[in-house]
Amino acid sequence: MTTRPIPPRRPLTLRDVSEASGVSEMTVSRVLRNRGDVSAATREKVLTAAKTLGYVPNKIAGALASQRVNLVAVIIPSLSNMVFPEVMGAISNTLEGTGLQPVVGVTNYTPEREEQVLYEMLSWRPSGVIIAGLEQTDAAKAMMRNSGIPVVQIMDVDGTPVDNSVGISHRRAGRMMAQQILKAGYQNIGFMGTKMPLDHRARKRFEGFTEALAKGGVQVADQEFYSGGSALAKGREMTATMLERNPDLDFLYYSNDMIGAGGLLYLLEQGIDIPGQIGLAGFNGVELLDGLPRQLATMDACRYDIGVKAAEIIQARVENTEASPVSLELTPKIAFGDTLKRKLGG
Amino acid sequence: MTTRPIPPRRPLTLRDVSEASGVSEMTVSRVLRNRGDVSAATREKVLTAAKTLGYVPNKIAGALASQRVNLVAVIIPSLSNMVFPEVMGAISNTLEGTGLQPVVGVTNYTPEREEQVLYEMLSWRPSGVIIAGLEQTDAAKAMMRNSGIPVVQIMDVDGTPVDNSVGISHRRAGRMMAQQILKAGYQNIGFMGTKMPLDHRARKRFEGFTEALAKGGVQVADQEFYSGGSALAKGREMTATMLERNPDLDFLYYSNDMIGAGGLLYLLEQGIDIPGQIGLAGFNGVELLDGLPRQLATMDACRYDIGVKAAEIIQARVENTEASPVSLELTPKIAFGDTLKRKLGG
DNA sequence: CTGAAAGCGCTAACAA
DNA sequence: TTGTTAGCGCTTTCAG
Repeated sequence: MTTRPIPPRRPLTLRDVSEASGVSEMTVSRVLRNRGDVSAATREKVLTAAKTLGYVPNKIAGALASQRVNLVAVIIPSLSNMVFPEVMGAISNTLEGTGLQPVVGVTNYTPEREEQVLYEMLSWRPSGVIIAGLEQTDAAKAMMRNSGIPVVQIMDVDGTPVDNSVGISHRRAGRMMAQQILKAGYQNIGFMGTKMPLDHRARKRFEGFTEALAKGGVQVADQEFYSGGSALAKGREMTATMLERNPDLDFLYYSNDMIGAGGLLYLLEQGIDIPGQIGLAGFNGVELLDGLPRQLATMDACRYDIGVKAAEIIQARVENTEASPVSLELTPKIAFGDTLKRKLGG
Repeated sequence: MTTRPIPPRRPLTLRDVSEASGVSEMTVSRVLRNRGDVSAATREKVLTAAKTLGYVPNKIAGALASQRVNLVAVIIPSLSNMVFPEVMGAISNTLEGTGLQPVVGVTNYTPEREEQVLYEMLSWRPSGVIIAGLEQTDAAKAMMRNSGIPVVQIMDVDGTPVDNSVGISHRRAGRMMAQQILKAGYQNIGFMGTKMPLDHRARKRFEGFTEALAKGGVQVADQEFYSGGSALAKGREMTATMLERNPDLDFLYYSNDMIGAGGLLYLLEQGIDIPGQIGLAGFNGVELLDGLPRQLATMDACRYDIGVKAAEIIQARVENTEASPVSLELTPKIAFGDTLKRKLGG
């Protein structure tokens, strides 16, 4: 029969392990952290005691005493847009083995919530902050500046970072896509996207897009916005609506791949010739696209690389506080897929 | 011209606010936490000082002193399966306004990682733990039992919980689907799923499924497993492979909706009559399905309700430590969609 | 309504 | 290699 230790009302402390093992608290602490030289015998005693007692160190006390917290705050707008979990994954992988640990905070695309979340996270005194976008409130920016810890603003470079930044230029991304569309000969272009004034990156892409079209003497012929619901379904609906209203459109630019996929499925069902009669493009390069009947033209937002770089910057800055700020612009690549005619020189 | 405070090398403390406002640290603390009675005048002074200095409280010190941490550890296998972010969302929403805050940990479906993550999170002395599944290592279960905090194991009820549990019976879910398939008259059934021995819920669904088929005198005629890559694409590929190998299958059961959707798209392209010639079903009720050409039959896993209930249990237990453990089984509902023939009495 | 003292559980720094 | 001492920045408790 095994003795099952009764769950202690009071969580165990170093002192308990110290008493159980007959070793000083300090030495117990050293063993548990693999710090300093401890004889094999003592180490053994301590480890056994800690394990049988079921001791779990109190990081709160540890952090307070050592003035060190191995956490990196990662602040993103949402978890339901797969883009952000992907960046998180990249950050996690990169941080693995560095002793740093990411902790997520979600803002739901609102500046107030973002400020709160930031405040909340900073109050835990993390080692660094990785935050999506360059558009925080003044108060939030001040908090980041005053925190004394490295900050990386990610996913966007169109603006001035507080400290470090890694991302792509969404304005440029919009321009690039517009140029390819014009080069392919499309002239009658519709746009569909989310009804989210606070999604600055989507806004910048659209701005770059219209700007480059204008340079080619073309204006967006129609546009439509949605919010909530299944993006795939919305893509369908909006596409149907728009084509009904505007049957001679020859290109549809979607602000994300999910609605683009919805549009693609719809048009295929209608027997429309893609990309001959109508061309299509989305944005993001989501994995899902691989399984569609046709490859949707899209643009990779370098999400994985952004996560990796951001984590590397934090790590470097934690190790060397004096290093100077880094601003890194990555370059998105167009994937033509099967829905955008490719012209030579593209 | 505005004076911009130079970022302090040393983070600000209560003492700084105390000195700047000429009020004792204790009273400053009271103001900042809205605790106890403080005169409006003092309150004002403190708030102003704190704001102009840009003071951010140190929760580490606060937590150590008060022995209270308002964090709830949420431990899930992955962020890339949308099921988990959804549960997280439900937990977040429910916890909002209770003073509790969720913190995510991701295990990548491995027990070792799960144990580490749990240990790491418990070392921050959270107020509660919400963890996916009932199958943790013995060490992990011991940690949870000994932690002295409320624990809710979610998403599965086929087994014995450490403390509280909320979820569905995946075994039953598998059985239910099998029964409907048999009732609809299908006899030649193929199964496709992930190659993940550690996804216990998928395993249990499969077990329930085969068991109920067996009761109807039917065996799974063929099966295929995948890992990695785009689930939609894998669903296509596996479906093609399986039908080539086994052309007279009349039903395909997919362990998740994403591969089911891939299969559906493939079969539609092949011009196969669904659900006449071949019936299909997936699992989870993902939002994506709304945008497909046909509604895939599926089963809702009650993810949102599970998150809500789990959060409520934690909250109740934090307020009343003496409450007895709760075990809650929710009942998933079948959505027949367009890919599973519906018979009367179903 | 306000303040002073004590200590949360751990680790840095030093001493033996 | 091990132990002792003195806090880390806050809150609890108790006294004014």
